Amino acid sequence: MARTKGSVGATTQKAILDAAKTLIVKHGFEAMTLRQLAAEVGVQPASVYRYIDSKDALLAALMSTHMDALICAWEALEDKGETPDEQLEAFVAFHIRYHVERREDVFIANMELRSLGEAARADVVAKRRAYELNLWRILEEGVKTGDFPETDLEVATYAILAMLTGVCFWYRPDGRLSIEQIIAVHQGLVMRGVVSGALQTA
Amino acid sequence: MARTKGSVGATTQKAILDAAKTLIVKHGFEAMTLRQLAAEVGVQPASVYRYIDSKDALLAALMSTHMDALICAWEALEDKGETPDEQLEAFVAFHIRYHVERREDVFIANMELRSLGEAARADVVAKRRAYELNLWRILEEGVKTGDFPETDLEVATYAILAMLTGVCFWYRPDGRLSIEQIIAVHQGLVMRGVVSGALQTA
DNA sequence: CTATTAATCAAACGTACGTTCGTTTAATTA
DNA sequence: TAATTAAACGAACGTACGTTTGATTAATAG
Repeated sequence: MARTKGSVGATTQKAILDAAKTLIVKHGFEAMTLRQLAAEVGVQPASVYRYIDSKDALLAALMSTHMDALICAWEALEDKGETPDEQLEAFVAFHIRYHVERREDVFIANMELRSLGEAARADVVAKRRAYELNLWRILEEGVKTGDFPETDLEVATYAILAMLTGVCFWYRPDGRLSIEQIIAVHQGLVMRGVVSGALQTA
Repeated sequence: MARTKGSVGATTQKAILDAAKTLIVKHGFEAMTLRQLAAEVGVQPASVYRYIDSKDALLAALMSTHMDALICAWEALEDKGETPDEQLEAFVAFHIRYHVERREDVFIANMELRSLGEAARADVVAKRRAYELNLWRILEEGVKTGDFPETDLEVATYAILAMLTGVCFWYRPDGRLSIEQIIAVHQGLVMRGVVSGALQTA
């Protein structure tokens, strides 16, 4: 056999990327085999090489594409708010909404930095840093204007991001709360804090 | 060759578990090979089977042991605080301090649930739930006494845990801040919130 | 309706996998 | 010192790995 009836390159390409994400989440990148991937797509192992240069390049493409899309999605967001308060609320909503719909990409981006080559890793790390800066700058401005209390900006940035991204690890589409409700709870936690009245500094 | 001079079972056992943790973090459990593990310990692959029943059993033992130790460490903590405020501060400090010193175990516990068999997975999930309940109950009491504002207890529990555990992913022993400083910042974020004065509900 | 290009195949390369087996040497006990 | 136990060994099992090669068929263009 050779070329199959109805085969289309773009379709196979997308099927390969989708199957790869699922297999990487389930087994880890190193443990995923191209034979599994080919079987999932319904194709012979050799055929996968029409669409990827190597297993390593596949991972690099997946992660880099994810980071690019994330950064672009934030830039494309229309209402990013005016005041620091509004901006922070907008960021919380955007981050949860975007990540919860792409849990496979988020899982891979968080787990498989270890499997990237040096150049690809540097690329992804730089893009992650660029995205983090969006939140960092919001906090910085809020502290500057006095809207937010003094705190360590780096730690606060990481802490808020970890909290928001964490939703991906327990969210289920058929769960008790809708995404909008989950966003509201997190906005409350970030904006008011868990203990709004306790231990005021000023 | 056979038994080597100076070989002691307990020593080899510990070396195997330590090397396994490092290799799992670096490659993922499925991708870690027993041949790598044996080489790291300085022993033949067959020798590893004096200390483990199978590769799967090794992972189950690592994860279950970690969860047991975590639960026991919290139970053994002397000063858990009296008021909800004190209890929450104590939990934040304990959680960060304990996890930051065991980053390999934390990474494995968060990543490799997927590689556990059904029984072992249920065991670890139950223990994780038991640990989470410690924080959940503190928040519940604080809301009941009016010390904490109303919020969804489940989401708040997960959100705080994600934020605290997240420290493991960027903490470096030679970093800018000490563990005690990092704890203080997180206590501030959890207790006062990022924006203490904004959007007060009551 | 032929020529070309796109999409896939089958087969093979050397290498490595988890695990079992029976053997061999070191340390401990009697 | 002799018997026993603890701790390791080397070799092998069938299976699967990432990747390359050249052939083969389907769709498209002239």
